[in-house]
Amino acid sequence: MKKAAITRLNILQKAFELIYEKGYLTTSIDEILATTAVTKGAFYYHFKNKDEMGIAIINELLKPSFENTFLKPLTSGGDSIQTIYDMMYEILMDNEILKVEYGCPASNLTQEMAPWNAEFTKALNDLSSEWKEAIINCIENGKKTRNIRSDVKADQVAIFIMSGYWGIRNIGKLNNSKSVYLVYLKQLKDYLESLR
Amino acid sequence: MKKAAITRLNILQKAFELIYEKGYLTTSIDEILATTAVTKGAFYYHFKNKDEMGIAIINELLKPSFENTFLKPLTSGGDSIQTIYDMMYEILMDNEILKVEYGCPASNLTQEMAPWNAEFTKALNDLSSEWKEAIINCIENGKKTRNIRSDVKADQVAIFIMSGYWGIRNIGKLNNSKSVYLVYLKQLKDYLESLR
DNA sequence: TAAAAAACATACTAATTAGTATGTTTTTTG
DNA sequence: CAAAAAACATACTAATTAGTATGTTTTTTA
Repeated sequence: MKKAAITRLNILQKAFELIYEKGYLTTSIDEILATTAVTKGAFYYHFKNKDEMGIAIINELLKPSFENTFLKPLTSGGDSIQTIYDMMYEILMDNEILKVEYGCPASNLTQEMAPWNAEFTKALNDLSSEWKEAIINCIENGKKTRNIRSDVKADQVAIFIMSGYWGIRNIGKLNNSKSVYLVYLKQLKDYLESLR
Repeated sequence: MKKAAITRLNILQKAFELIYEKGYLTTSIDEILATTAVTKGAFYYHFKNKDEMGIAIINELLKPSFENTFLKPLTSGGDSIQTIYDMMYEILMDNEILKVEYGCPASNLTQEMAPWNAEFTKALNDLSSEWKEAIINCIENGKKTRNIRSDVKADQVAIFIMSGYWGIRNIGKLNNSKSVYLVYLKQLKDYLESLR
């Protein structure tokens, strides 16, 4: 990788960590510069302004990592009910980047930025749509292989599952403990089984 | 009401509106003063600092309104499944204070303030706990009247329902449309019926 | 009704903020 | 290797922030 690309990636990564921990609007550029040992001149060479950096974090960092952990597991084949449950278990319990006390990065940004910048909302909506489509596909697959009832409305279930995920992230943040994740996962399992 | 109490309530109400729309940390005291026509001297007479006002908003405004719309409907008696569904429908579709584009005030504050002030988290956790208990009671009632299966784990279901609510608020914010609420409610209905 | 306390008003401060102006250094290219 | 472009560095600005210092006015109380 070229040196300039390293600088840019370094800014994005450190900025993401700070933003994930304490929010976008309350993470100052000076703070990002301090933890990266990058100067302001370099920062504004790579990004027109703070929001451009924010969008870059979503598209260049969040998106690829999201596709790996949220989407890829859904294409494994096998039993659809189990596949969806496993994906959720991995995301909530095993993922090393996502921390219960910080919630979901995409959810945090949605909450915080919706009133301020429509570009953020649009970029985050893309992620959300991708996930929804992947869940729908997985369910439709399950219907084909007779693991899921044919009368199940895939899009309806997809939205229900996604809302559960985002909500439990919020409850986790409130309780600062993964134990609510386990309670949620148990009920998710029961719910998913009711779709067979 | 005494005049001083009116001033205080006025600050809390206008501050709540601004905070609900654009966040706590990004709502400045000067902005609150501008929309209330209250001066800084008056503000700091009533509140030691900004955070004390924030906590007062939760305890003196959010809590009572929350108890009316989230808790009271759950004690109506009648069919528990229907009672829970009706509460959720009312909150999402009919409530005049809660707006789809702004999300849930309690959820917003949880997301935003968890990294900054544990007092906020504690106060919000109290609301969350109250709701959870009310849902659990409602389910246990349903079990007694044979409307809900005896093997249903009330606390598990309560957390599952709450997470769904918080999540769909987030998705609503992302889509800026109540239509996802209706999709969610349909699936919630199916899910609740599976508990009979 | 006069003294005391409560309630409010104004002008300030020190810190922090995103962003800019104007440089210098490093890398690439012909 | 020299010119040009890319990449970075430093010092600044104007606006905004929470909070304070020091008052005045209004209300309550003895």
